[in-house]
Amino acid sequence: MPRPDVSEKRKAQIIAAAITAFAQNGYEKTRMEDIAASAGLSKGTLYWYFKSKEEIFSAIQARLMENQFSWLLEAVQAEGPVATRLLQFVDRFSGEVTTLSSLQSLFFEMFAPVWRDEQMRQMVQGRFHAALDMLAALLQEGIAQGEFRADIDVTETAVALVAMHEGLELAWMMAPDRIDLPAMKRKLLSDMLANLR
Amino acid sequence: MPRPDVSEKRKAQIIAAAITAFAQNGYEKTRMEDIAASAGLSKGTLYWYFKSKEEIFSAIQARLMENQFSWLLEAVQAEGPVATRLLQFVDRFSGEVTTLSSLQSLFFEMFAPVWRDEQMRQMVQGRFHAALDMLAALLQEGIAQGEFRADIDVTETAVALVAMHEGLELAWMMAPDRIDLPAMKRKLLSDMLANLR
Amino acid sequence: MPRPDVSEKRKAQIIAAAITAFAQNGYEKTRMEDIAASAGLSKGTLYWYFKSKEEIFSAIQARLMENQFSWLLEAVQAEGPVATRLLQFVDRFSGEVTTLSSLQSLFFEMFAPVWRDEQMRQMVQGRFHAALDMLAALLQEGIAQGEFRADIDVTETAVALVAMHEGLELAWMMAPDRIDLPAMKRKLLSDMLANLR
Amino acid sequence: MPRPDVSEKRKAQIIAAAITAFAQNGYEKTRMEDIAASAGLSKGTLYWYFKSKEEIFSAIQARLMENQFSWLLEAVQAEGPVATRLLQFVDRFSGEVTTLSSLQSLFFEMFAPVWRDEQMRQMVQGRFHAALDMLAALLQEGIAQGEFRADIDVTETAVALVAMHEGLELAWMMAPDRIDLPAMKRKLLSDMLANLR
DNA sequence: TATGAATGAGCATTCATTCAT
DNA sequence: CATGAATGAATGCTCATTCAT
Repeated sequence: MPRPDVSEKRKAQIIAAAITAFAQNGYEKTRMEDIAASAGLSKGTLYWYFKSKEEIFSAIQARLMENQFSWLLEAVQAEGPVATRLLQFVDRFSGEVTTLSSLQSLFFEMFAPVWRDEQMRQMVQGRFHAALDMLAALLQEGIAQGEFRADIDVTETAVALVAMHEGLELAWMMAPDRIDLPAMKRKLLSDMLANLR
Repeated sequence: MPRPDVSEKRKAQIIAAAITAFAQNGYEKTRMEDIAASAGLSKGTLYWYFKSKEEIFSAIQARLMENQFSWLLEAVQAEGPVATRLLQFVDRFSGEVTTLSSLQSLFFEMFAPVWRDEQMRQMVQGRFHAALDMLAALLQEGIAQGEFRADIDVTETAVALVAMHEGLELAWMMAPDRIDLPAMKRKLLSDMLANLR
Repeated sequence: MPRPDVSEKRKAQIIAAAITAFAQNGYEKTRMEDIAASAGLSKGTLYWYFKSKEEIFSAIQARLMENQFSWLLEAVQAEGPVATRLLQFVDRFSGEVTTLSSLQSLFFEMFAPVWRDEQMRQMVQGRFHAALDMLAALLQEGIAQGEFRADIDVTETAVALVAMHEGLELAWMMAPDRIDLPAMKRKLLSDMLANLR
Repeated sequence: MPRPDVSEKRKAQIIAAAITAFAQNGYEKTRMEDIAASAGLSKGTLYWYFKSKEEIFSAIQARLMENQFSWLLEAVQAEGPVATRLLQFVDRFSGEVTTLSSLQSLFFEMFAPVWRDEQMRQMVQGRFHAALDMLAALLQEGIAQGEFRADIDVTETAVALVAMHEGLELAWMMAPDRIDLPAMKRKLLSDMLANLR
């Protein structure tokens, strides 16, 4: 009698534990032992589901990116005014990611190694390009629908929107008690979008 | 006959070597041996001038921040239209920091530990607050001089300017071949400043 | 099927190896590598069972003291004339400790650190006090049984007996080929006990 | 003009500093730097007067032994009853060595390495043999003078006296607040000498 | 599947010693 | 004589990974 496959459950369990652990102490300082303890499993079991510490790390990266990417995709595929859809994406991002303050430190942790590994960099940069392209297409759609002026440079605007979005996240980390992130994001991005009309 | 004090020279020599080494392989992967070799010194000598690997790291952090802060200070203390002075700061930043591509990977490296050490975080956040305040004061000066509209929220605008500035740096790392950083920074920040008139 | 617990076996194995190694080269000159090799284990395994080199050292100390203390306890709890029981303790000590010539050099090694660490000193001195008390009680028992004169100072006598015992060990280390330790101990302590009658 | 030779002064200065340092932290834990600082000199200067750390250690050993040996010699060469002279030696030893409580820990420190270095051991054991011989001769003199019984075994008695002497030192270290060392030494050794009459 | 004992490469740090000044 | 910067060998300890059970 085949036992029920706990594979996916276990992997999720490990990844959740690893996120907590990495966020707390950083990738290097986190020991497999810590992850195992946090997951309520043994070290050996970790190796049954993941080949190495790095593979766990990669899995986390992938999962986080997947999320953000799918949110953007939803915005693209939704109906209604482009500006509204963009602001919905932004709100969702604020709601699900930023709140998880444990993820802040992971943000830096995540990208440090990326910049040294060519393969990882390719992947991340590829994703970013795709996101920029989707954003530009969305803006183009706005122009086509008469929502935005026709003379705007969609690529440049896409970069500007992303930059403000990411930059606010960064600024908020630096001064969390001085910046109301969701509100300010909404405000500043709304202003930018308003300037496109 | 007292020998000339090589203390400062050696410290600078070590810090330079450490920047190179850390940027190449990250803090954790870099061995004291590597730094020593890169500095043309022996491991022991590193410890003559710095108490530990971490102290070298902190010295780098301090030095880099010092630079950025002093650039902002120059902009504040300079003469002429506020907008011009701000753009000069931005150009200078672009010119001296971004070019050092070795520093990109260090950027993430630098901030990851900050978010875990309360003392470090306090310090960095303190700096950031100070920078925001200086920027807000500068904008206020612009208002007083009739350069900007009187109804702008200087604090919010300061945050927006910083966010765009940092966000563009980040976006550029993600897509260096798609973004002409100095040009785009100039363009977007000019636009933002223009909106203040 | 739970594997048999090898914990105690391993610890004993490590302690035995450490005694050999420490006795040969002293605490400081002995590397964990040496102990590991001598135990037929890897360095890592040493750390699985002991937290540090010093903990291994402490375990040895504790074990040796435990032995001596239990021998004395046996003498106290035994039946028969007090003098006989004391001489039996002495013989046993001679038989089991002195023979282990490897322990001689450890003797000094053992006590040097004790005199610098307040906690260790407290512990060792506590043990010594307890031993003196047991000895004094034993002598008192001898008086009660009419074996010894009633006017002897049991505390002072206990100190004298211990001093002669330890002093002979020391003298023997200094001139092993000139002193037949077991014989001389027996002779001199017998004389001392005889003087108590 | 030749400067006055400070050689001996410096050596004494260094040895004094080293005794303090070694007694405090033990031979291994004491760094040349510590000795230098304690002597108010620089590390380099230490090496001008001593070839190595070990040579400083040996110099201390030699000096301490020299003292004890010369005290015994004085007792041998003095006039008057043997018992009196012996007790004088004992008092002197108590007065000058024991009081220096800093030397207690050095006692163990001193002998630990001795037992591993064949040459050192030969030297120390040779000294001890010589001391035993001198003591035996002294006892013989006592017999010749009719002070002691003629049937005593002078060698055995010499060993016994030394053992009690050293043993009391040891016991005192173990229970300093329970043993009045000078008094007890005097008392117990007087008793032993009395038994020789 | 799950465990945890065992391994050993890897690394920060210390410190005796040297030697140019 | 005296200094202290420079050296580099030496070593305790950590931790990712393996594998017998």
